[in-house]
Amino acid sequence: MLQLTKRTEYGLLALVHLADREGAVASVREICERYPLPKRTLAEVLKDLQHAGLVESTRGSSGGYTLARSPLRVTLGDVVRALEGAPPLTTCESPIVLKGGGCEVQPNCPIRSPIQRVRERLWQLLEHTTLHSLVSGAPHVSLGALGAVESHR
Amino acid sequence: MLQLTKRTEYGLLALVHLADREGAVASVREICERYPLPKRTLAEVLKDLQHAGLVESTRGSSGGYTLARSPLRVTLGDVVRALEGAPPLTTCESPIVLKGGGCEVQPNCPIRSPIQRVRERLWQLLEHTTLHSLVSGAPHVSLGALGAVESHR
DNA sequence: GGCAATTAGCACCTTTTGAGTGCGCTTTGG
DNA sequence: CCAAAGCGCACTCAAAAGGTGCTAATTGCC
Ligand code: SF4
Ligand code: SF4
Repeated sequence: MLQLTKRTEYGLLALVHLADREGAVASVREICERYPLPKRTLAEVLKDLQHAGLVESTRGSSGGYTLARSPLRVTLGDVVRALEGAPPLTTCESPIVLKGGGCEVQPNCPIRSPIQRVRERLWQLLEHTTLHSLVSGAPHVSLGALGAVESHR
Repeated sequence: MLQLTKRTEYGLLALVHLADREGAVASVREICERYPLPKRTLAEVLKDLQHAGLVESTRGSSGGYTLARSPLRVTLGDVVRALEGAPPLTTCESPIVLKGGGCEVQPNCPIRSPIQRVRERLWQLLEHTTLHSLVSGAPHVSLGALGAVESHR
């Protein structure tokens, strides 16, 4: 399905919150006070984001999370990659489905390569949506990028 | 998850097959002989495509399906819409989740509107990928899309 | 007319995936 | 020492997707 998971949504909300209080640590509890999210699940998400290097954590009594990079250098793509893995789009490129030896159609699949291209475009779209463009709602997606790709053909 | 369903994949394969034999009817059996797909499921998919007006069906002994429109006028977006419904991206815009009264964060959700924009871009990406661009693998995605809109449609 | 092939419709079961929670451990400031 | 916070793992529960059974309805062909 073409839909972000709730985990990704939670992660984005958390990141936005962190972006607001620049530098200051924010605990899971604090975020949950602002947005009514399931505390534990959000904690899992933050942990994954920490693993991916998007946030830094401080443990202990007055601990919490802070952004690891500037909101300008955190993209939707980063978040999705951290929380869902790279979007496969097609089932064949999914790292999981390689169990059964992959898709049987693959040898003569007419749609594989074209869909691959669509996938790349989608990926670019995500990669060029910065966290900053989310907080400062205005300047939306920053898509000079996608235009550029088109022109060099 | 950011992934097309298998149903969509099956649908695309079927449509490509139909595009090859221009005008000639192709039965489910015939398609399954070319690609090793579960016959019954593919039948369901074709039926849905028929409902959406993407293909026309002829019943009876030598029946089957034909394309309802030129491959130039069938887009990936059409197929996805027919087989998965419009991509919600966010859980709030999903037609289903409106059961529980919607998202509780919504009143002061900082990411809703920005993600909405991303969703629109994604939708455009799908809408401007024609079936023709899939069969004649070459001219990839026809992405004047995101800037200048293509002539067809 | 009868038969075989094919689509139509609906309901059901199975598998997979995602969401959420239990529980104990570790760290750290007061 | 203690309370508050993050860490790690594994587990349950619910929803979605994938797939199948069965029974019509239609139509070409013998
Ligand atoms: S090879 Fe083709 S049919 Fe098989 S999973 Fe990839 S895109 Fe789909
Ligand atoms: S309102 Fe915001 S948090 Fe709630 S579902 Fe929509 S995007 Fe997600």
